[in-house]
Amino acid sequence: MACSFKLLPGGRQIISFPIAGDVVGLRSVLLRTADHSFSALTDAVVNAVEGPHIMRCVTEFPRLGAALLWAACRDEAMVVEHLVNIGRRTALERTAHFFMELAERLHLIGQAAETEFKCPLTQFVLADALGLTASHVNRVLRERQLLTVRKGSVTIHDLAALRKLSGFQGGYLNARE
Amino acid sequence: MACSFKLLPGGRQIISFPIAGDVVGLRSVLLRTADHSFSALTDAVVNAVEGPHIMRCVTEFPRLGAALLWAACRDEAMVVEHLVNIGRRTALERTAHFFMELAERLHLIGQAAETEFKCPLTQFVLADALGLTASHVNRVLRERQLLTVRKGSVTIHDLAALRKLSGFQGGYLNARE
DNA sequence: CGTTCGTTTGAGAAACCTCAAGGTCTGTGG
DNA sequence: CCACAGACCTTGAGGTTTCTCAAACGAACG
Repeated sequence: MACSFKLLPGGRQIISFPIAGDVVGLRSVLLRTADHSFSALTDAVVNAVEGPHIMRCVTEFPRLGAALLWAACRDEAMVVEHLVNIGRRTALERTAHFFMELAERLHLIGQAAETEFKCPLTQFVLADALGLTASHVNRVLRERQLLTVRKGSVTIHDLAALRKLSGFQGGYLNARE
Repeated sequence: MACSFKLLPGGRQIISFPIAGDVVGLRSVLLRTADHSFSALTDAVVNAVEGPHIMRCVTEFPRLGAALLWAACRDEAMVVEHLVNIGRRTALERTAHFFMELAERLHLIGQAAETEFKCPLTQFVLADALGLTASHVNRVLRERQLLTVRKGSVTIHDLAALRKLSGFQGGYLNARE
């Protein structure tokens, strides 16, 4: 597990949390910019692909291009959801939605049970992702005890409440084909 | 000019403002979801392309696929910037950044002068985009008189101040090649 | 000339932040 | 085994930003 983020004078904003199997940094290659950074949260195996190499793949192997295009769209959909989350949801709903999405994504790659999964998030990292401060994340997490983040794993105590609170619609995550 | 948005119980969040030449709805086609909506802000000419048609284009005309991939990445970069904007900037910086980006985009398609351009944004629309309320947008706009939004056009009064305030880095917008 | 849409302004409330202190856990070196 | 340091969590008090609700105002339009 890793995270991608942008650094600003006022702090950093975490954009996304790439997990096993995710494509990372495609934007930087195609746009030839380096306006964001990555940081690993666990040990990670990264498979590097050269920039020009990618472009050749896309033009020579169209189906690979289509797959990349699909991956890019899925990525964008996640960022959009993240945007909506920060823009229009309260701290509580926001946190709930974040964990619903993360749980679903980890579940899709077989790394999460229904109500529990491993992930090394601290409240500081959560704050940077959710556009909040660590103290406030803390208060939100304890206010209702919907879930616990401890020792590198998350336990959901009331899945139904969490789902209702977050308004989570995970349609954008699946490769339905 | 148009806008894409998501509807939530607590209001709507505007995701982006497509302008002339932009590809729109690619995500919906590839992901087979319809989790957001579009709304035109001016008269608009829209060129419809069937979903399956697109997939054929990508696989049969690889260079077209590459172009679409590039467009998707640029789109994502804009959403990311929007996310950072809402997550980590104050209302004032946020507003400044929004207008810097919009001006730059319109400039790239020849529809904006240095300090003035046409666009039909109301304070309600701005609020929905910036994750604020209309009243607050109003107060922010008048607090310092950095720019005026009136009768369908925007006039920037102090470009230098606006640029400094926003921390705008437009590298992700250009097709540098 | 009234209606509608958008802007402007105010007062009070809520959400969230800042700063600061103390607590708990875990690994590490003695 | 113990003491300690570092990372993280928890809690409090007070402040700021932003929201909510409400009302008045102006301009475009039929």
